[in-house]
Amino acid sequence: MKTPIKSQNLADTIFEDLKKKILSDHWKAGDKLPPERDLALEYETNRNTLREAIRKLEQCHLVTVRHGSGVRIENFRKRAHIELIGPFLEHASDNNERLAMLKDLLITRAAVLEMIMKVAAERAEPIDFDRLRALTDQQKALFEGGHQVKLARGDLRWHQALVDATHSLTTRWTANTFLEVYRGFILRFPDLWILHPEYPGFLEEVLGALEKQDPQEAVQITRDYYQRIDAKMLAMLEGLLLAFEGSTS
Amino acid sequence: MKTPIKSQNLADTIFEDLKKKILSDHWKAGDKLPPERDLALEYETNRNTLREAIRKLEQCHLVTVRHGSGVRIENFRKRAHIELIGPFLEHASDNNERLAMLKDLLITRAAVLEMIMKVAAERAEPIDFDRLRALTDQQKALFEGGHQVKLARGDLRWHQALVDATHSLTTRWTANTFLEVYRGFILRFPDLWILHPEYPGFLEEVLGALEKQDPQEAVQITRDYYQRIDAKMLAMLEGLLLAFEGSTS
DNA sequence: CGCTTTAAACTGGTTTAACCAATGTGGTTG
DNA sequence: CAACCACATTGGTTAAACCAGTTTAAAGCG
Repeated sequence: MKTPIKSQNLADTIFEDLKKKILSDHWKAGDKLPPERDLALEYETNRNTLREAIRKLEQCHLVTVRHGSGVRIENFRKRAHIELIGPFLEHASDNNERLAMLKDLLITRAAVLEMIMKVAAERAEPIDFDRLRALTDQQKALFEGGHQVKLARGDLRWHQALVDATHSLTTRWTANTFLEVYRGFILRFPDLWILHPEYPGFLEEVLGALEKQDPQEAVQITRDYYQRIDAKMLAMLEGLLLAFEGSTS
Repeated sequence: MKTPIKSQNLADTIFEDLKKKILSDHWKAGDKLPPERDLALEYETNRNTLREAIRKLEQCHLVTVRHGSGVRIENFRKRAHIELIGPFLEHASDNNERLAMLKDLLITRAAVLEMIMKVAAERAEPIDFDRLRALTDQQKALFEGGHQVKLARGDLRWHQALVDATHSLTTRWTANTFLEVYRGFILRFPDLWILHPEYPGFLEEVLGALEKQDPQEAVQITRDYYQRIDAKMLAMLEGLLLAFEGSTS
């Protein structure tokens, strides 16, 4: 992968690098990281800056720090949390593992989206419909024109509007986690974000169900749509893996 | 809340305290945190240690650090991710907001659990059934004896075994995020973790569906069970809020 | 007067160099 | 052999600078 997007300062750069090394199995679970003093030398910096990086690793359950003992690599395959899905997809060394994660991510995505759709249908207010209507129309127009990048960004906004329509912190925060992975994809591979011909129809249908405040129908439409396109999505993602392959290491 | 469980070192303690202050709206979104030098004085420490705490805040999207400008409080209500649900439930100053989040968390929990149940039914292997069978029997025995604390821990292990049965990193990492919130509850309020009389029957039924490798039935049993008990769970959670109320601030 | 420029103050980023405290190791001792 | 102890290792904390962006306000200019 290239363009880590963030990483301005040294500590962040080191954090990203160590995260990459851990997620790509540069060390085994239980291995000790080199002492802070050595790592600082290795990264040509000082202990304080390096420690800031280690604190971030600790924060996302990638290492465990023990005073007097050292910094140990966590078994992230068991202990990691959902927010590491994106970084792992980016840095994993085993492509089969990556593909499996991607496949299950589609399943999880669909489940969460159905839940959000249901809540949105129950709680959406007129202003939410207006926003979704505007974005739906915009997406349909962009789809005709075939503007991949704008479509991708628009789809992000559409989902954001859907989440806003739930008027729920829980669903918003849950969605944020998944949308970050999604955003990572479309920003890195805007050309590979290929839409199914059913896309505009789906938006229109599901918006209709939302406007009728019919949660059952909204969920059913969503489930049907994603069941139909996930197979194609998966094939596309296998293509994505080649791009990952080419840019990693 | 008491017993933050972790927090050994100063940086962690400061991190937890600042996190609490932010999540309890001690500052508004967009406000500037005091300069590092001032904060260090306030916490009677030095800039380096304090910066480690700030790095952790940055890592979980609670603040944005800009070189030369300062540290700004993020609008976590819009930007936070799922892993902040636990801390927010713990520290939120508005009880209505907390209850709304809790309510939607039940909905989300059920949706994710249904998804996991489906995948587990499709992929579980004999060894997974053995483990679930053993834990189910253990839970049934504990239920008869009314051992609240052991039941709670056993339920955590049961869910962990279920997740393991999916043989999926995606579902495991997703579940870890939710299970951490769950674990926080039962560890803080072991006595309030009240089980519905249907609990043993549910375990038995759903295990039967899993063993038949019948995803549809497993999902249906799960959905029915949680729809039935979520109302009672919500009432219980309102009771929990009193405990939160008493221990917060 | 109002705009631009510029210098100073402010704030985070980085570095250095100690010393404290928990842990682990290996040798000594009973 | 086991218990103990001294030392090396490693993370935790502190202090005091200096560097590098940002902001502010004064100074200068048109």
